[in-house]
Amino acid sequence: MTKSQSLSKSQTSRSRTNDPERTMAEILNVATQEFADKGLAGARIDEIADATRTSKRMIYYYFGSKEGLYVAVLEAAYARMRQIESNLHLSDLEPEDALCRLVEFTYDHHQSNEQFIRLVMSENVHRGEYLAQSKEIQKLNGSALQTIQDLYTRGVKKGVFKKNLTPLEIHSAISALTFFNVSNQHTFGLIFKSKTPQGKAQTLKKSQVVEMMVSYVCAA
Amino acid sequence: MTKSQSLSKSQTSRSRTNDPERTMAEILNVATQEFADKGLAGARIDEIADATRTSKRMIYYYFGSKEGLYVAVLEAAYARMRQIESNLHLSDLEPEDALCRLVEFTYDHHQSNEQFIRLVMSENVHRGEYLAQSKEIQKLNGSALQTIQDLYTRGVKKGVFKKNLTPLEIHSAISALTFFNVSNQHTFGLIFKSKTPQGKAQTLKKSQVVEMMVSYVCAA
DNA sequence: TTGATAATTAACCAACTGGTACATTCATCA
DNA sequence: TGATGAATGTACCAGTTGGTTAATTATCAA
Repeated sequence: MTKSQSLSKSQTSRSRTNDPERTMAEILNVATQEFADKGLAGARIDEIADATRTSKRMIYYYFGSKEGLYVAVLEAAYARMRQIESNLHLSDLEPEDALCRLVEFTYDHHQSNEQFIRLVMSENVHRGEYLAQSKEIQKLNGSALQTIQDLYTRGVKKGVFKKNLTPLEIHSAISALTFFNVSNQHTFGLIFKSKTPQGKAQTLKKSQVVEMMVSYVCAA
Repeated sequence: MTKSQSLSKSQTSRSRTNDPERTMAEILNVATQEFADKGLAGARIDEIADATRTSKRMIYYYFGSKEGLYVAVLEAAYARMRQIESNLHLSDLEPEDALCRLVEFTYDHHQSNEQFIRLVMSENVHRGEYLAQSKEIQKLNGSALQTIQDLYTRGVKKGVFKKNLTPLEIHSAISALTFFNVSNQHTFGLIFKSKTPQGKAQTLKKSQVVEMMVSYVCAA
């Protein structure tokens, strides 16, 4: 049914449907895939267009240029990320548990969002020059740190966390330990091939990352 | 003097000097710079050639293709890396001190070799497909792990290190904590701009990374 | 000296690629 | 209903780019 429907749409009935939102969304989706896969320079506008139900013309109509599309993709990816992150409810938990929860979540999240990680890698290869063009980005800086700030303050007050750590340091450590295992899995897998189990080739298990963070943040 | 000499070489005397080694080395140097800067897809063979005292033809004469040159650059970069790493003398030190030394060295090393890090990032964007083409790479897998293996075994025997860790896990943790701070400095710097000190924008200080690794590896 | 091979130069090319001109159709509102 | 602007499709283009052809010069062993 869906097939005959789509067939009739594209073949028999020559009528065109104007649906700017769907068009934009589809371009953005396909472009996200393509840019994550091949980076900005490696991506091809023609291939993005071909994977879409619309034409290349539309990409330029809505996004102006290849770079414009790339920036839009970055913005959307970061926004999605922030959205998901904000759905954690850590304030209900004791600080130690909240920390574990946060680390585990971040680990899983990075593990299952390779696409996002690849975009971030690409953008770092470009020294962040495109992300810098986004005005939206500035807004989302605080939220992740605020979460950690709250959690950390509670832990220190309770006497279970070390003093003199900054939220940024904690966030950096968590990110580093969870990001690297995904971002560098390929070169790592090659160099230590015989040593790594197959699959996604993560060399640090979740429990180990949690353990490291706990022993880093908790008071001795 | 050097100037007039080089001038006479390139202008008055039309004689050509055949120096295959220098030609290859120069191409490799320039290409390393270009690929680290812009990645494989972003790099331009013409720009590499123009930055060289030889011509584009020579690149194809010696390296066959853009990809061939890229693989050669990767190989050389990893070889250099291995060379430097092998110059650490950790067996003279007590295991705890050797661990600290190794972490500090790796931290500094990553911090001051952004070019290498960018190449590795690029290659991971390509899912390691070019590094996989290198036969040399297989050989250098063991050395880094062997160093850690020795150090770790001594520490366990001495009773100062936890049991049941693998050298690969230790290596991964060190790499993650030191690599990420360089590789992701740009996006991190943008998102947490107001929070980071300027400069190289490393968010984890060396002492913190050492502390994390020590508390991870040392027995409680 | 010479002849064969390695190294090098310069001009050239076909395919790719981001981007555009222009015509056309849809949606909306007076 | 008709006209106006937004949305879309088609065909096309000019600059770029990896790669090559063919001719030239250095090098060195015999």
